[in-house]
Amino acid sequence: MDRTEPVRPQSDQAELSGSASDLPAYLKIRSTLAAQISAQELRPGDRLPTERALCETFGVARATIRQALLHLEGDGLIRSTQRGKRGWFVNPPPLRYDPTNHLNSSRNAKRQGRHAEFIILQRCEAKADETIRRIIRTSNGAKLWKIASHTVHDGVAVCVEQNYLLAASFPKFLELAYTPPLTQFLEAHYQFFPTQIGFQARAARLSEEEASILDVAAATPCIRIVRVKADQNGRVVQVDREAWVASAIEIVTGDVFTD
Amino acid sequence: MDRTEPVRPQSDQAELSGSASDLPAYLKIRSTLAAQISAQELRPGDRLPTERALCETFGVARATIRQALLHLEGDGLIRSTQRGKRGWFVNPPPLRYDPTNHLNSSRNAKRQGRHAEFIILQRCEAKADETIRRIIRTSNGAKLWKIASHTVHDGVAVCVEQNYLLAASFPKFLELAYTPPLTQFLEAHYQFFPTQIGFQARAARLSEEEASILDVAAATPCIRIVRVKADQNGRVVQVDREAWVASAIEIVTGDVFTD
DNA sequence: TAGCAAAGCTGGTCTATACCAACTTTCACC
DNA sequence: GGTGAAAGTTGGTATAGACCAGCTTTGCTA
Repeated sequence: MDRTEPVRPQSDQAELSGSASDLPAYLKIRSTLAAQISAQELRPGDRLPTERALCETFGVARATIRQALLHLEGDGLIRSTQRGKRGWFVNPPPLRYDPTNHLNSSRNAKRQGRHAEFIILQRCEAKADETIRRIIRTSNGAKLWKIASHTVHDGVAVCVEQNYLLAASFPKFLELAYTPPLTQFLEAHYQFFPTQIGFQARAARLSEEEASILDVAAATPCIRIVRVKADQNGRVVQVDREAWVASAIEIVTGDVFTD
Repeated sequence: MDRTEPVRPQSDQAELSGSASDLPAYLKIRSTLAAQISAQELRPGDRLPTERALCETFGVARATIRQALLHLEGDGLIRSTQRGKRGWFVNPPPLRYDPTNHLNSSRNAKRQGRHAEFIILQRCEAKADETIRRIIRTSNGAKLWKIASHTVHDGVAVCVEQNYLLAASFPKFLELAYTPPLTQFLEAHYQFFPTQIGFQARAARLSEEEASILDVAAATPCIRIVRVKADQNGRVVQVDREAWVASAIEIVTGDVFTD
């Protein structure tokens, strides 16, 4: 994919002069590590040397190493765990995510050779907040069901999610024994075959709470996605709010990129 | 003014306990500044106080202030200029970008009240690199036209772009007097009404060169977009590669978000 | 007054050091 | 052996200081 950065001379753009020698140290270190990753010397799941070890290797202060590592994190190449204090790890390539054809995350992950797992954190009644209310276009008091969950791919948490359902359209939802994924569950119990009528994605950062759930550093880059689904009558009855670790997905439509 | 109030409680997520008091300083500073921006005390285009001034305001070291500012940059709320050394500025809200219905950037910007300008950097013949070749599915030697340009919204550069055209489908392209936007030009001269058959977006960082063109700090977060267009026969004849400053756009389909 | 050099300011980079919490390893003791 | 406390390691946070290039402002000179 894109993970073949500076490394070879880019004959692409108008060759700019000085090349690498006049770059700041942290960008050179970033390039070096990025090259090692793209050359598979460091593979997905591998742990990088400790920051203090990298200081010695590159002969710079720790702040400089951290600057390089934080850039690599933003590049989506590595991630650090928070709770374990265990180190920096190489990311797998991102999951392809098709906004126009994305009604079932589970199948999507499986098709790309990932093992997806869903963990339910909460299932309750909830009031719509400002954002949700504007989308569902409902009165203040409308009753909603809320499902809070997160997604684990191959043992790594990659997404926290809240699903909101218009309670009137899914009677007695809380009384049913629920098993994810949600799409299948709604199909089976309510014969609900939704149409996705809205999709939004933007780059942001994880909140404290989200970061702690996903076990990554606070404010890790993420992609926030909102999906809006309507029933057969065109009524908005479901809104999903997802926060993906930015490095974990790429947004793709069409099949020209799938090789 | 020194009103560093506890901001307002975020009713958005499930209120978590400890609130703000145990957060690291840089995250509290980030919240404070973010609140000032969302309260319009700092408006789009405004310049923030200098880093050294913020040090005094918040009583911390410059490294701590910079950590907060870099997070706000990642949040898409502010940007720093590089060449001017002029400071940090508040961003306008992101432009909505519809991947399923995005054949003309210029009209899209105008509809959202932005003034869009296109600056051509280069127009030449080019060979396909690995990525492009795989998409166009053409032999090594296929001749392509390449247009390198960047987009300026309301005086602020937000996107660098390369368009690749299959030369065989657009004869004598370089001999024509070219005026952007490209879509209109191809319509007018070649009766080319493309179908978008592929779209890809992912979070990344700007290269040195891109950052210098866009006049932002090296490795500023960006969203890389690739669009693939086919002619009436389904033949891939155009590939666009765009790098947007991440804070400048959000990806949206459907009209549920437009109010 | 016009021109221009010097001084000052600004963000970008970097060093060296320090402390912390949470984990892992070590190792003596039962 | 098995247990558990102590020591060590790790990334996260923070300070204080330094230098630079490129811009803006100041203020002197002709």
